[in-house]
Amino acid sequence: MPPPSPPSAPSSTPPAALAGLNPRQLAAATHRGSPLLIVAGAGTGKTTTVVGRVASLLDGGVDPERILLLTFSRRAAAEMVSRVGALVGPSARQVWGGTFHSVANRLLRHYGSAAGIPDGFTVLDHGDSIEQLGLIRADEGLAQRGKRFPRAETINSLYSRMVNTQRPLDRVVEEDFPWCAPHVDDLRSLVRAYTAAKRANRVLDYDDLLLFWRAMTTSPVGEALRCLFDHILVDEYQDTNALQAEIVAAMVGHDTEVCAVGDDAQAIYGFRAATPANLWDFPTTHPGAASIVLEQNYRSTMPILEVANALLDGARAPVAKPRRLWSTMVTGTRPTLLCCEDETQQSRLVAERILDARERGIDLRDQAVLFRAGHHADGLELELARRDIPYVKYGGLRYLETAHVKDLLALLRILDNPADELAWHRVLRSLDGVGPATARRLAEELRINKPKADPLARLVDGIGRFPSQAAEQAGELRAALADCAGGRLEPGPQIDRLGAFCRLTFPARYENGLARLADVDRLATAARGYTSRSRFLTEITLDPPGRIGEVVPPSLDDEWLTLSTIHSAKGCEWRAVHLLNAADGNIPSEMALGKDDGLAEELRLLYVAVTRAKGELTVSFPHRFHVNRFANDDRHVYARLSRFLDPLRPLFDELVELTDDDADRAVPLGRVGVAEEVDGVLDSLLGGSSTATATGP
DNA sequence: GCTATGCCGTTTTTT
DNA sequence: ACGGCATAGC
Repeated sequence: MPPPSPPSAPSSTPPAALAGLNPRQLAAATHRGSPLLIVAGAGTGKTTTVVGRVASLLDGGVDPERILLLTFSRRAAAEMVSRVGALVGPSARQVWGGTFHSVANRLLRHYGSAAGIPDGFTVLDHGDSIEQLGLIRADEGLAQRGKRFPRAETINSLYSRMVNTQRPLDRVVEEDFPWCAPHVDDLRSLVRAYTAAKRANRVLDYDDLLLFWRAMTTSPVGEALRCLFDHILVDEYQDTNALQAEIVAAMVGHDTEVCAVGDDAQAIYGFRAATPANLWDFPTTHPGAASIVLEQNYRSTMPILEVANALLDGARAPVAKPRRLWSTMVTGTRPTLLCCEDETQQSRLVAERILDARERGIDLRDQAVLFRAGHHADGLELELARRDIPYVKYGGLRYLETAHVKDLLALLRILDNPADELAWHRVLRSLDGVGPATARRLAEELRINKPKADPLARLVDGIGRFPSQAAEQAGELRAALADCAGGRLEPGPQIDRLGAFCRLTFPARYENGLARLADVDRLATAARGYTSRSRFLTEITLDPPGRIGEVVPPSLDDEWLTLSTIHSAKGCEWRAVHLLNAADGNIPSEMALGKDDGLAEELRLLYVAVTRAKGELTVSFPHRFHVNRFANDDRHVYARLSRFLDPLRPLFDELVELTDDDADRAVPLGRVGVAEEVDGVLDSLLGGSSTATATGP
């Protein structure tokens, strides 16, 4: 531990931002003159420390525009900037803040053209990338011949892994996608074609944003980039990947000070190629780095931290430095383990506990229900609706990924970037009688993607032979695009105008077309306040308005419960946390077991979940799971408590709502014994047996 | 070449 | 249960 250096510009009165910091936090906030690694355990005031550091930098005279704050989500950046703002005033708003992807986007738009990157590019979201790959996959005739060629989705994750881990394709295939090995040559050419298509269409996908950023650092503008910032702070460093770590290193110039903050015990984004090795290697990558460890927890009571500490004790893959969280809040409610009969009962009991906590003075706003996967809350959502408990759900199907919203966005995208072939195809195919082949012919006629062509103008001028049944739609399309082109309408009104076209296509295209039209209005509302269409498009791609529920608050009161995946809950805290489905097979997820570090990451996920709770923690698991959540039958398997929590039972108060009969049959979920499977089938055949229908509606 | 039909996997997590 | 995707008919 290095001695804390004094602030670089000491003033007689220390900045207010540093007033409440403990000695280690203060040291972290005021350290200068070398790279700095802050290892901040859960709830140890990491945000306060980072905010203090930024405030102290500003106080010491650093130009806010020369501070880069890389955070995991744009929300986190906004929160930090606003907290700094409260301490040092509005200049804080000039700090560069955002995710790696959003900062990449900004830098590429500013400096990209000097490095040979087309300006006015469009950002492809996840779904777009898959669609583009799917098109190429079909074009190259790889899908046929019955030879089980990897699906577009698989190819995308393979490619993404290659980029983000910076390993060659051969190795990625061999190590992470062995079943694709027979196709490795086809995959290589397919990825090349994908890259070429993106260039031709002037689009960048998520991975490109990072790739191009790094490429810029070694281009003629590289030195200019390194001169942009005096200080780079990277939050959640344990969740960065190899490419991102390279970018950070490449952005550090002669006079740049870099500071990384993270907690390897909370590394939960391995599936996105993140690795806590970045944190461990920081002192090597950045020679002379100081490190500071924060261990005093200000969030939770000791009974909760004991669970957290015990979880790490059992970790197979040890964290870099063994450490224990401690808190001065020694007493508190012991965590509760809620053993339920089945999912229905779990929903009911959890809802009751939520209401009970509210009776005891814990507002809904101070409570959250956390789960491994978005659909785990389905049953609870029904129960909450039945009881009129308002909630907001973070997780599940994303609004922007619904087909009809993409239809609408495609219209905006061709206005924004007429070279965007994918968007054109989507728009053309939304007309009656236009399938892949006709869309392709129309694309030819409009000269999409041909040099010096202006497909938009050609369309508006009446070029393009549409099928007769699409005549009216085509007319409306031309009129709507004509009205929206140019700068006469702002993005919001443009969407309203395009909605008139959607009114002609949605009803035929979608079962519930009318309901989907409501989303046009929602998007128009979201666009209000933007003056630039391109900015609106980019921002919602890089920072999606999240999930469906997030777009419109559930009720008029500002009192609601939070439902969230554990991943989305990172960085948040609540007085009472209810963790659902802590059954073996869910946490750890059955799918994680085969992978390197898979089990360890699942344990860290559980660690993240329990450390969100300040005062009350309820962990529940249902003993009976449905075998197939898609089927509406009573087939089920018997689950047992997560292997991570089972040894920790003495730390919990147990509420058991099971029959002994059920308890005896518990096996790990996912390793269903034949007997249990048969048992479940028999139950459903017999119907109305005591086991299969123990809990009625 | 478009659309209706049938099969298969699907949902773990997100920029 | 549903959607994506491949095959068969109009």
